[in-house]
Amino acid sequence: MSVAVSVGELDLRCAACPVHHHAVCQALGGFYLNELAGIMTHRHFEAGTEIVHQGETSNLFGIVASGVVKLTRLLPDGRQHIVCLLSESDCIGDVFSAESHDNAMCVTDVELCCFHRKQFDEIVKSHPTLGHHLLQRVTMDLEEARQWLTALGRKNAVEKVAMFLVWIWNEEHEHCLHAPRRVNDMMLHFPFSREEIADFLGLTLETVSRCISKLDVDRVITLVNAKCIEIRDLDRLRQIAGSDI
Amino acid sequence: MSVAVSVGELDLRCAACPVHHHAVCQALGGFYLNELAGIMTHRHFEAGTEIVHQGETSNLFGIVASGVVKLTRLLPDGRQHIVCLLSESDCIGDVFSAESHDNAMCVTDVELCCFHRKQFDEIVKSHPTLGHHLLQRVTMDLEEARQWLTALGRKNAVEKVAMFLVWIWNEEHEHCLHAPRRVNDMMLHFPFSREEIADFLGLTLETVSRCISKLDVDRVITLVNAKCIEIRDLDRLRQIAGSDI
DNA sequence: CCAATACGTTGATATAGGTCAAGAAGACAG
DNA sequence: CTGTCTTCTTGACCTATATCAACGTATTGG
Repeated sequence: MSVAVSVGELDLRCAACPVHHHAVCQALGGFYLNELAGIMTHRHFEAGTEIVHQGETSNLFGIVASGVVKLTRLLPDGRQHIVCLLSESDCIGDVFSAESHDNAMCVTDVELCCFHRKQFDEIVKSHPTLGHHLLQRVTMDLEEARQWLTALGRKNAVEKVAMFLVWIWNEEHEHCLHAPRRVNDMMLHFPFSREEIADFLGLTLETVSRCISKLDVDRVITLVNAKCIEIRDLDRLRQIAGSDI
Repeated sequence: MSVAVSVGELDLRCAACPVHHHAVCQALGGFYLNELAGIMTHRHFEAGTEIVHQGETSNLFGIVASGVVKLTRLLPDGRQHIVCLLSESDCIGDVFSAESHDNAMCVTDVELCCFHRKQFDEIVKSHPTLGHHLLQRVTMDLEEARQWLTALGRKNAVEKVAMFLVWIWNEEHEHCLHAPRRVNDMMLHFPFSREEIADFLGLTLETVSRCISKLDVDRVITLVNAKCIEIRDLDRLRQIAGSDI
């Protein structure tokens, strides 16, 4: 019926994709990846744009090809919380439910591989390896969520902020696996505003600002500018963060 | 090679199991369920007992047949947090990693169906339906974790406690699907101490106690005794909890 | 039934972090 | 280059919750 294709015949968009051998789609080789690519549409979103709206019926299942997305939840009275920060190769959307639990907003410009939820689920069902990779990813997301859960429940403001910085550092080094190693290991560039960090850590933006200043005064970090921090003492930062990250 | 067996020939322990058509094992019919049962051992744990220890290498993958288990994390300095409360049909353990992220402790006496992590994973790999059910369950766990994440990040003490009570109420009603309906819908019986509730909500036991007293004074609930609460006004309790549960 | 022990409630006080407000530092348009 | 707007920082003050402490109330074992 159908013959496996060589990598050379790979869907062009997938072949050029910076994450296709890192994201869940890595589970699928040549021909099957093309099957996935066949139901995929590539979309670009500007920073600040909303991808899906909380509570809205959405059939989007997406894989972030580049950029950063925040998943936020709004309480009835306007209080806001960021439940997850997604970057390259992370997944948006839930294969099982049509109603979106959260807002997905672009922190930076974003390239997104978009699928129809049900079509994606069909492929998951017929390709156990893909399902297994997806399971692995959701399991990791759960573990990460629980790590933040203990942080929000039991850590104080400085500990939370330190943990956030260590987390960014880890993320950048993870991505170094498939990107050229950074010139300066200890320089952290992040796209988040103080308010976004606060909404993620369950603090106010003023408190985040004060904590960063404190870490700077204590010579654990150097605040280069609002969105660039140099880590002076990673061990101490890790220790303040609570050592489990 | 092998013939499907009728339900009558089902592994006795599974046939008698109160959750086998509700837990992930529901994915497997007759013969395949027996395959799973073949690598399963049934264990009993007393209340207060530890099932697995945080950081320890454990190859346990378990399904709770009865009782309540808490997953706790200990910070280096002794602060504690409960990241998850498991009851009938919930899963303990992570198929992908041998090292346990958290302590699993029995809140009540517990009956546990135990598997070897890798053996269970083998069956998952060879039975996509099981994998799909597991994915669905982990996805639900993630959604629940994120719900508590916003609660811990953005809600105040009374809102958290109200949310906890509504959550217990929901849990009991969920279980009513496969258990006889309770005589009094509005009577909540739970096995958690004030300290456990506090460790779950990121509060102190004194604050939990005060919040419960306040809800009692405000006539939203009636405190029958330490571990039994009657809900007088579910709508108001839901509203206080933040309506999204 | 009583003593011992664990658990829960309530009050007084302390404090971390929130709130409000002003000013500084970038970012951007004209 | 200059004024406007946004974002960040810092200070002063306030409040929700933690902490400390005392007392009640179940529960258990002798």
